[in-house]
Order: sequence, then structure tokens, then C-alpha cells
Amino acid sequence: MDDSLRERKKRQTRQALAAAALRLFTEQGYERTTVAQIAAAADVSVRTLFNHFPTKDDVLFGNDEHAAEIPVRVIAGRRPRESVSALLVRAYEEMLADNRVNGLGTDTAVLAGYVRLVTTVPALQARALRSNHQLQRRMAYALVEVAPELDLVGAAAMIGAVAGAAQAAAFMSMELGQSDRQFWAALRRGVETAVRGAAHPPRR
Amino acid sequence: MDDSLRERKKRQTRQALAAAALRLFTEQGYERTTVAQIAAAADVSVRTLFNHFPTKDDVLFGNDEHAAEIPVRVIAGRRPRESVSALLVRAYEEMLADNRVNGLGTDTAVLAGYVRLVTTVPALQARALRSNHQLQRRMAYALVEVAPELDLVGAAAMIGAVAGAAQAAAFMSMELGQSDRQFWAALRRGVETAVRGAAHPPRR
DNA sequence: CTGCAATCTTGCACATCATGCAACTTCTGG
DNA sequence: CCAGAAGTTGCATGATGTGCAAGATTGCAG
Repeated sequence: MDDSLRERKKRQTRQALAAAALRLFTEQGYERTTVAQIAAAADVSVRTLFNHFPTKDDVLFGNDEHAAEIPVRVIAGRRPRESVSALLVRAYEEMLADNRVNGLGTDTAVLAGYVRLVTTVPALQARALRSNHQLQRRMAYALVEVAPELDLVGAAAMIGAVAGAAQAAAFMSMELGQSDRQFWAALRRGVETAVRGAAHPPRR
Repeated sequence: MDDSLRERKKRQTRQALAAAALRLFTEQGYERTTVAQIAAAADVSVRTLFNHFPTKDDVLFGNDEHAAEIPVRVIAGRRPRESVSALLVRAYEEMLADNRVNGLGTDTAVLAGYVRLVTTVPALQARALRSNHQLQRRMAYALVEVAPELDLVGAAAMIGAVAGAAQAAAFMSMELGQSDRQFWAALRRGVETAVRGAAHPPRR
């Protein structure tokens, strides 16, 4: 990493903006928070905010692109004789493990607020769904590299099934106001359902 | 239907706006088209456009809510002894069949342009993904009504797997520039993959 | 230390989307 | 024909986002 004064200040500003945004969004709602307020809270001009983040919601999402690397790397590093479905499960497991550790610090309440925002606010929901879609796309390209028997459409279908099931289960869990524990369990259950196939209904 | 002069004019204006929007979006791109241009092309004021549609992208999407009813109704009308997976397949089949007939008239070129816009333009992509997510949510609630052995999270997982696989396969097909025929085939292949399960790789 | 170049920050003008409000027009039903 | 309902319009206003140029800060070579 570049540890020059410039780079440090830059990261500081970015971080201050992201923190201020998360705080204001959770305190008073996404729509009722203006970029001017975020900039003021981080003590920079509005124009500087837009120098760091292209849009308002990027202030919230912009730091997440790190997590998206994990499942792609896991797929690229497929182990010898590892089945495709096991590989996909592992990709998700490792991403979830990292999210719990790295997401936003280890503060559960902050993470919960973040998840609540994303699953609640239409604009953020749309943005998150799109990010997830882009991630799936990259995973599909990575998968065909290590699974030559699959074409891109087939790879996309398999990944889409796993990701779609996990996503839907997680959102539903959140909508039902379930606990943290149940939320992560729902995610895993979604992955499992997709791997087993919709034709094989879950055991009791 | 109310066939008063008022209602007819209202529908006319709506239709004119939607048509103008689709034409302008495909001709010159979504971002480079302003709401003022759309309103002018439909011969109404900008304010009237926003009376009919809450946002710019609703001018394109606003008429689609009809198609979303179909899979929910299919699920609600589950046949005796029909398996859940067969039911989900049928829900998607019937929606696709309707889309081909009803989508935007039967003009293939127009439909292709529409699909191209939705899969290409970030803002529209996000919006479409969100719509799809909402649809899945409603399907899950419908499913637990007719499949009492499932809870909401399990139902969401199954539907998410099918919808996610179909969506991912379709987007990938579009990204690869495949033909109409291949696009619909990819959709079906996605559904099939999800039903069979990611653990059971596709046969040759 | 000095000066120059690269980079970051800022203010300002401007385009666009979106909303509230009030006046005006058109349609409906009696 | 008339009174009220519904639709249309212009205007003011607020918010997001971009281009540009001037100013401040940092990095680096001499």
C-alpha cells in the first residue's frame, strides 16, 4: 500500500464520508439525508464527496468491492477433484466468513443497521441486487475457466440458482425480523436448497 | 373497463408517453434522453408525464405490472397432486408464454430492443432486478398458502433458486449476443438447472 | 530550502429529475 | 346548462450529479 501522507488523507476522507453516511442514513433515513449533510458531517465540500464517490449510494457501497473478490478467487482456485457444487458452497461459505469478520468492523449492531438499510430502502435494494448480479456474472466467467465441461450459460445458471436461493432466503429472513443467527442460517439454507435442487424439497 | 372519453384519453397519453420513451431510448440511449424530450414527443408537458409516471424509468416499466400477476396466480391455482417443482416450472412457462404474446405487441424487434435496454442500462437493470425480486417475494407468499409443508424462508429459497438461475442464464445469453431462440432456451435451461439442483450437473 | 509538478480540494455554473401548489381546461352526470 | 370532478399546465423549489478553473497541499529533484 502507498503510505504517503496523500494516500492516508485520502483514505481518511473516504472513511469519514462512509461513516458519516452510514450514521446519518440509519439515524434519519436515506431519502431524508442529503449529500450536503454527509459532506458537512465529514467536513469536506459536496464537490469533494463526488470526487470520492460517483453517486450518493456509492458512499455506502463503495468500500464493499473488496468482499466481491473472494468468491471469484475461491472459484479460480478450485481444488483437485472438487465437485462444482462443493466449490460453489465453499465460495459462499468463505465470503460469509469474511463478511462476518471484515464487513464493517465486528460491531453487530452496525452491521445489522447496514443490512436493514440495504433490504429496506428501494434505491439501495436495487443497487445491491445489481451488485450481486454483477458478482454472479464474474463468478460464471471464473467457473468456466476451471470447469471446462460447462458453457457460460450453464455456469451462469448454476451460480444463479445458488445465489438466487441464498439471496431470496436472506431477504425473507430479514423481512420476517429474524435474529442474526437465523439470518445466517437462512443464507446457508438457501445455498443448500439450490444445491439439492428445487425438485428435492427440504427435510424436516 | 371504463370507456369514458376521459379514460380513453388517459390511456392514449400513457401509451403515447411509453411509446415515445421506448423509441427515444432505443434511438439515442437512456441517459441521453431527457424527460422533456419524451414529453415533447408525446405532446404533453413534463409535469403531465410525472402525473402519469412517478419516475423516468417508470415510463418504460409502468405497463409491465400485468405480467407479474401470472406466476402468482398460477401458484395460487396449484393442481391436485402437482409437485412444487412442477408448479414452479409451470408458473414460469405460463409467464414466458404470455410475454411472447402480450409483451409489447408481437413485434420481435421492439421486444429485442426492450430487452437490450433492460439488460444494458445500469439504472434499468437495477430496476428490473428489483421488480423481479419483488415478484419472487409475492410468489413465496403465494406458495406457502398452497404448500403448507413449507415455511416462508424455504419457499423463498426454492423460488429464488429457480428465478435466479433463469435470470442469470437469460442475462448471460443476452450478453453473448445469442439469438431470440437461444435466449428463450437459456431461460428454460435455467429453470431446469435449478429444479434438478446444482449438485446434478446438466447432461450432455 | 526552493521551486516545480502532480494531486487534491473547492466554488460556481449548469443540466436533469422530481415534487408541491395553484390556476386553468376538459369531461361527467344530473 | 351547470357544478364539481379529474386532468393539464406553468412555476418555484430542492436534490443529485458534472465540467471547469482556480487555489491549496503534497511529493520530489536539485
